[in-house]
Formats: sequence, structure tokens, C-alpha cells
Amino acid sequence: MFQSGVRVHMRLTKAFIPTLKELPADAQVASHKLLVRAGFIRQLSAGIYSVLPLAQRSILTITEIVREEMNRIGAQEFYLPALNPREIWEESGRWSVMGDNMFRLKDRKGADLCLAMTHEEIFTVLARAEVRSYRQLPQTWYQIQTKFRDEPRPKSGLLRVRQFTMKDSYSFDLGKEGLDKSFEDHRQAYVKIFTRCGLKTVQVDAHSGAMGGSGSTEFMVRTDAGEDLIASCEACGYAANTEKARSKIETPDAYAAADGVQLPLEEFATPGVVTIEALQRQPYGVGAKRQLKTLVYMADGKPVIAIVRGDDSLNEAKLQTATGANEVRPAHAEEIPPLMGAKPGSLGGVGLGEKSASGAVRVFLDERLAGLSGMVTGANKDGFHLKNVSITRDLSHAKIVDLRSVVEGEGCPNCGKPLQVGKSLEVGHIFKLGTRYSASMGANILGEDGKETPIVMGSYGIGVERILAAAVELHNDADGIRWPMSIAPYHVAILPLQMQDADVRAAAEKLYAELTAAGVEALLDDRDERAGVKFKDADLIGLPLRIAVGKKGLAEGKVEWKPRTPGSQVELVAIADVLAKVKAAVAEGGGKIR
RNA sequence: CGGGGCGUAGCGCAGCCUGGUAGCGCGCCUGCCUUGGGCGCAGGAGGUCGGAGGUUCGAAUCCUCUCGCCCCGACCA
Repeated sequence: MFQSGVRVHMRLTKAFIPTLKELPADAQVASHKLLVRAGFIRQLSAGIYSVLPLAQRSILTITEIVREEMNRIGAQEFYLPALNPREIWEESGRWSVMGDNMFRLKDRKGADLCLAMTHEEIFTVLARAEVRSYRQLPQTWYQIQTKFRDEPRPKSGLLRVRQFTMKDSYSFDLGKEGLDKSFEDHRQAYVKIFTRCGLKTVQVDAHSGAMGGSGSTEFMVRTDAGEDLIASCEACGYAANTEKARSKIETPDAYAAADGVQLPLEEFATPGVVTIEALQRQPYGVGAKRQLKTLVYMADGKPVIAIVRGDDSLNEAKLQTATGANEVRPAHAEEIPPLMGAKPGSLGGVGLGEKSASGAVRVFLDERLAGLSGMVTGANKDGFHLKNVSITRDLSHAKIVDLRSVVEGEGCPNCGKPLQVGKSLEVGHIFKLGTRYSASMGANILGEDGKETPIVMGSYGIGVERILAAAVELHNDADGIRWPMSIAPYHVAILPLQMQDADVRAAAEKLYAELTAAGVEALLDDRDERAGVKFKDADLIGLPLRIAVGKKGLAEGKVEWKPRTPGSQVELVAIADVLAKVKAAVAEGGGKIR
């Protein structure tokens, strides 16, 4: 990935833009279908794509935007090796941590190498070797480089691949305050980058995962093609992955017997009733909100009980967080009776106090249930349930934590307005690494006090192809892509509609030459094709402006102007006015006249 | 890694069950025609049916192994 250089115009008879009439069979998401159909990309292997000229132009434009905004915050561009020796990854401890996700190979001497997934290691090696004094800090270093990840399941075109371009940057600061500033600088830069690329993003707090460190924020684009579920609030800007999201907990209703009346626990027969649903029906008539849903999980091989309200669903990630386990899974059907004394459908947490105290089984209870009474749960005896359950009295051995999944429409935890829940795609991620790498790899500097201290680091990534694909996901219709002007492969398409007409040809050529000379990126469809073919391809490729040159309009000295935006109509424009109009539209859309 | 699906012409597919030597649409090439939303007609090129082995007189078709791709789940900086 190098500087974009001269941006040439192009005529379609010379261009390599292999558009397809038919859909590629294996494409599922819109961006994949359209990028293949419109001739932007071709698949080489699972999760490995060839970038064709149209896509390359957009990618160069995207990276140019990234460079501008990175440089603006004082970051300096590097270009580091993708091929890394094992040693530095051993130093950071990630040679083993990365497991099968990292591509590994041996050289002719048998030495271990890997293809870098990110570049904390090399940048830290550089800093360790060359940065000695606090006087040299802060530094922010970045590169735009190919990353390799052996994804277990590549999918969705460019959205989940094994080789991709990433802008990764790393900040080096003396202390926490410096890191905070570097982090905020990046946050601001990222907002600008994504906005300029035509993406609306929400920022969510995220787990730091295998990266380590004290905090991280993900930049997410809301789209069904994404893989993460995000809860967000339009009103106040709250946003969180559903693995962490909360909502305003509704106040206990009358059923909760908030007045403190506590009836004695009572067992009742419920033959054949093994679902929340069934217990709601007559003759029982127990509302789901009064039921306790009791689920048995294995956390790193040890049984744990999770209890949520009957109409709530357990969020496994939250349970995992609560247990502190590396892995949680639902218990197998045959693991449950020996533990609980009953089969699923008749389970409950009541009476597990002893087991809980002995550490044989841990019980977790969703916080929304705290303090309630008058609840109904399984009796741990097939065919029986318990009523009048009081959380405080009967489940005091349970640990109260956040376990439930947030649901669309629930109140925002900050402002109370309805939350939206939807799929989202991660396009950027910023991390406060702290001293995770500098400490393990010995990247120390001398402070003002003469003492040696590890450099405080941050790391920040942007997926370049994901920006491209996300833009397509956000901006398309039944006819094709609708590129934002700022990252479109060309600004304008010029379509001579009757190639057999010399006047039409001449007028289109003249316009093309004029726009090109003015620095506009224009694509001339000079193919000897029928008008319909040109319109279809133009819509599919999706350049933001379309100028059709036809006999009819030409007779009046006019051409047809149509932006590729929703709802826009064809407009007749005098040829003399076209250049000014194009320039204005390019500028307005954030494109660049060169 | 578990479950499912699919590999036949550049692309999308049929043929396979019930073995007899490969077909359709799109695209491509040539000519005529047409010319404002993927025109029409005629002629043509293009496939060792993913690979290997086996059964059979004969395999795209049946059997075994293998490679690849897609989807669901698990996993996931």
C-alpha cells in the first residue's frame, strides 16, 4: 500500500471492470454480492480476495483519508515486515496465545516464522532499541499493511477474511495521562475517518480480550451483515455490545410482594410441566415474570447454575464473565440429574445452599430478580414446582450479577429512552495497552527522575476493506451500489447513449476531456452498447454522478444529470454548466478534485 | 472442531436416483439487424464432469479415499 499517485480517468473500452449479470452463487451479504457483480473483487480462496482496479481505487482513497487524519494527530507512517521471526512473539507470549489463528511457517533452515496478525511486537522492538528517554516521547507510529489471520470460518465476502489491509497505530507515552491523550486523539481521528468515508458508527466499550490492557473502544457500523449484537441509544449515545449492555431495570410489580409479606415455601405438583410456557397455562397460570428460569452450565468443567426471570434469556458471555471461566457451555442432559436430582424443566436453585457453601456448585442470579418474592421455580424433583419463593430468604446463597440479555425497546440505562438492538460490524478498535508489551519485552525508558520505567502503550486498528464493504452495506439499492462521493472509485460516469451518432460521441468526449482536465475523476462508457446496458452497468457500479449524453438533450445543448442517490430525478443541464455542477457536487460529497 | 450443502464451459445451472460417452441460460467470437433501461436472427468457439483409486464391456452417474468451496454452530484483537 503506497501513495495513491496520479489519479487517472478511464474509458470503459480500456478498463478492466468485469461486471456480472448473474449473482455469484456463494455470496450471502449485499456487499459481497455487489462487489463481485460490479467487478470490484474476485475470490481466490476461502477468505482471500483479489482486489480489482475499481476496488483498488476506492481503497487508495480510503487509505488517503486515513493517512490525512493520522498525520493530523501527529502520527508517523512506517512500513513493517509481515514476516516475523518466532522470537519476538515468544517474548510477548503471543506465540502460544494466538494458537491456530496465526499463520506459521518455517524457513529453509527450519527456523519458525509467522505472518503477523498485528504489529505490537515489532513496534515494541523498535521502541525498545531506539527510545531511551522520556524526552523522546510521546511518539505515535502507524502503518497501513497486510495482516494475516487464519480465521476458522471466513465468510461474507470482505467482511471476514484471512488476509486484509489494516491501518494499525501504536502510541508510546511516559505515563497514564499521556496514554489517555493519545487514546482520545485516536478516538477523534477515527470519528473523522469513518464519517469522511460515509459510515455512521457507534462507539462501544469492549473487552480487551487477548490484547490485555485497561480499556478499549470498538467502532461499530450498524448492519445486518455484522456479527456482533449491539444495544445503542439514539438519544444519549449509549452503546454497548450485548455481551455487556444493560437496560433500565423495571421496578418490581405487585407480584413481587414488595411489602415484605413472605408466605412459606410450598411445593405443588406439576406433572408433565417442563417449560415456562406450560406453567403459564391453566390450571397453574403462573406468569413468566413470576417464574425463575434455572439453567445448568459447565464453567471450565465445573457446574454452575444460572437463574434468570422466566421471560428473560441468559447471556452466556455475561455468565462467563461472572464465573471468571475461560469457557462455559450448557450442561449436557445427562450431567444434570446427578447434580440436581431432577431433569431440566423441574430445576431450581432453592436448597442448593449446602452445595453452594461447599463449592460444589456456584449459583448465579440475575440482578433484576434481587429482593423479589412470590416467585415460582422447579423443585428439583420431577413433576414438582415450588411457590412463594423469596429471593432473599430462599436464594441467599446465590451471587447476584447481571446475566440477562438486553431486549430492543427496553430503557437506556443512562437516559431511559428505548434502546435499539441490532447487528453491527466492527470497523475500528482502539486499545489502551498500558505496559502489557513494554513490560514483557523490556521496552523501558528513563524518566525525569532518572528511574527506568516501561513505556505506556496504546494500539489502534482500522480494517480498510471493511470500510469499503461496510460502505456498500450501508449504501446500496436493488440496482447496485451507491458510493459515497468521498470513497467512490470515480466521481462521475459519462454515458454517450447513441454511439452511432457522431455528435453524441463528440459531445461526450469533449465533456470527458473537460472534466478530466479540471481534475475530476471521470469514467467514460465509450462502449458500443445499447443505452440500457450502459444504464444497468452504471447503476450497478454506482458512481455518485451520472451524466447521460443523448440525441434529444443535445439538440437543446443539454445533458442528463442524475445523482446516484435515493429519490433523485433526472435533470437536464446545459453543457456549459456541467463542470461547475460536478465540481460543486464532488466538493459537497467530500470528494477531491485533483 | 461438530452439523449440513455443493464441486459439470468464464458465470448461473440441469443431467446422477434408474450407468450407454454431456446439455440449457447468460457471457464470448463472426455476420446481419436494432439503437434511451441488460434488443432480435443466424452461425461458431469453449468442458480429461474437482482429483485419485475401484466396480463394470462401458462411469458425470455406483463404491472408497482425497482436495476445495459455501452455510449453521463453536471459535474470534
